[in-house]
Amino acid sequence: MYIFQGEKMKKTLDREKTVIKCPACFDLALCLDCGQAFRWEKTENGWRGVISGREYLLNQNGSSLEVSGSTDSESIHILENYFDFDRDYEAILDTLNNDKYFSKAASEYYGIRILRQESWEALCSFIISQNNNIPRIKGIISRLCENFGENTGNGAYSFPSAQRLSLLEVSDLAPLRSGFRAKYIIDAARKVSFGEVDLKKIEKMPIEQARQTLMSVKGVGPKVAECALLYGFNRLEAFPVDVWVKRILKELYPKGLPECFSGYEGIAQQYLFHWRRNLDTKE
DNA sequence: AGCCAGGACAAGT
DNA sequence: ACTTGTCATGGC
Repeated sequence: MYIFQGEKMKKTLDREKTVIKCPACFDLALCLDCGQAFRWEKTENGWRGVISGREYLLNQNGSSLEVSGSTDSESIHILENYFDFDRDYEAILDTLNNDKYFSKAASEYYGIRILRQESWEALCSFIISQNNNIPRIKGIISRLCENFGENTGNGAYSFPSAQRLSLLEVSDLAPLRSGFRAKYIIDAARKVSFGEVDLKKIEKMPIEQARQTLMSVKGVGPKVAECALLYGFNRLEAFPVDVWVKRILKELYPKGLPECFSGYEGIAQQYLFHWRRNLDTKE
């Protein structure tokens, strides 16, 4: 987790505060803590995190999003894009709600949006996620950033670039305690850094070709590729199937997904994932 | 203490 | 084309 430097940092983050108007269907805490991003930390002053090397401290107050830390216009633009504020989730949920199970999940967890995370961070994070649990995933990623990211100046760290990680050896990642995943992280960093896997090109590829390209990375199978596409490339039709979603499919949709999910399977997946996971685990 | 985790891979059918 | 054992680590 982040290391804070007391009052000095607090003043830096509080110096300027900007308020953004939120769209309908936006719950900050749910967005940041529903299993799609692993790096946001809830503190007594709000949700703290880093996007594109910029540090943010966020608080939601009804339809207002209070932002401190990075508050220049470019940083605000980055934040609005991160939350995909321009997308009309009300309209999408109207359609998805035709399914009764989704409707139930959305009634309990209204306000989840699919974040537009940076593609490299999403890919790398979900490589780490495989056969792993969320608390430990967060710890490994936190150590990855502390060891190889850049300090924002306040004790928070950026997500290390593929270029930076490509220069390391597997043994350099020992402090992460990521187990067998270390070699996958290095392979991904090298393929991305050397352009063998071109993330910019993947953005424009047909989804099936994008899947195949991502899976050319060691340690990236169907599930991790699907997560990268959904969370890192905003492919809302991507549908990651983990053990929880597998249970959902078996218990609720033995004959397949309903037609009303078409095009937004990933959003449906996120609501159902979070809902199903919280039936067994209490936060 | 033992099972499980936002899986992938290789080896074996 | 399907099944099974293995892989590190640690949360619960």
